[in-house]
Amino acid sequence: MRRAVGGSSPHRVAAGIAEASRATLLAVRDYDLAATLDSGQVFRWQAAGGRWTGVVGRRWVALRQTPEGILAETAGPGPDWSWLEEFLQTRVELEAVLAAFPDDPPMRAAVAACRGLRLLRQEPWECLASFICSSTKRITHIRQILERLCARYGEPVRVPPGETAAFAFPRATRLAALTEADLRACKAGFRAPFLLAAARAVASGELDLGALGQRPLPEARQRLLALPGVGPKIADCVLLFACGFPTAFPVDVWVGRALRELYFQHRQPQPAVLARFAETHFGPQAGYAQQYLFHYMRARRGAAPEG
DNA sequence: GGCCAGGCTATGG
DNA sequence: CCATAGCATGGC
Repeated sequence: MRRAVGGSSPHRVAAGIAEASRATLLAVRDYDLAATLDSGQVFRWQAAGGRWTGVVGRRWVALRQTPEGILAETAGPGPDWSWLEEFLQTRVELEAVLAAFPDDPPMRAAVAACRGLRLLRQEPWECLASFICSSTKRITHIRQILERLCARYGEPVRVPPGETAAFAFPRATRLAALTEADLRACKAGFRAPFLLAAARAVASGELDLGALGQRPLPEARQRLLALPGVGPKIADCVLLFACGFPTAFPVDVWVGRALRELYFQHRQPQPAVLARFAETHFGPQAGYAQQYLFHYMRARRGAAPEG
């Protein structure tokens, strides 16, 4: 699946490239890296010079799409890339996922619009905190809030020489020690008390995010909904993007619009009807289907790639 | 300046 | 149960 590129090559070392830098090729097909990293699942990735840079956990990484797969470079020790395969979900066979979608015109159109779009597997706390900050915000604004949070309260991570500084997402314990005013200073607005409450619930152990994935979906959802400022949409984002529940189906303004326009002829079904439809129509890969609908609608409306 | 953004809570029918 | 104002903030 994977082979080392450079890293131990004497030529690279002799060329003065950082001895600490490491690279690999993740051989994967059907993977649209740009669409995936810019699809509103994650908010901190930056495109420049034909590559994407970001932080996964406590590791800086640069990714480049090539015909053979995804070329990755990071800083720091270790030939282990399982953390990146986990984040990118490169072992997932997209073919099987797409085959599980309902075979109807809207889904065919959505897949045709962006085959290769993938679901990532995020760290739960970062995902929860990010989506608490997302309500009634555009993606560009969400980025701004999170960048401030990370620059102020995240720990610096090791980057290769010449790269700009990068920060890990702040730990829950760090944010839990702040005040609401600190978070408002990061432009979190009315989301500040919600973010603080979530940080304290996680830091205190009252909410064990790592254990959610082992619970039945309804129970995991209830535990998230118990947090102030976390409703069905944010809960489902965490369940789908971080906890590994493939049927979680976040309905935001875009997906709600998609369902009404594509499946209800622009009518306004009762919320319960819409929710029932979302739960039953899309099958065992409903969450993936949702992501394709989201991307399809945004692209159709001419949304700017950056948000 | 009005409108809207990967929503949620509180309040009123 | 359903509908709607209000909430901070910023870009168009």
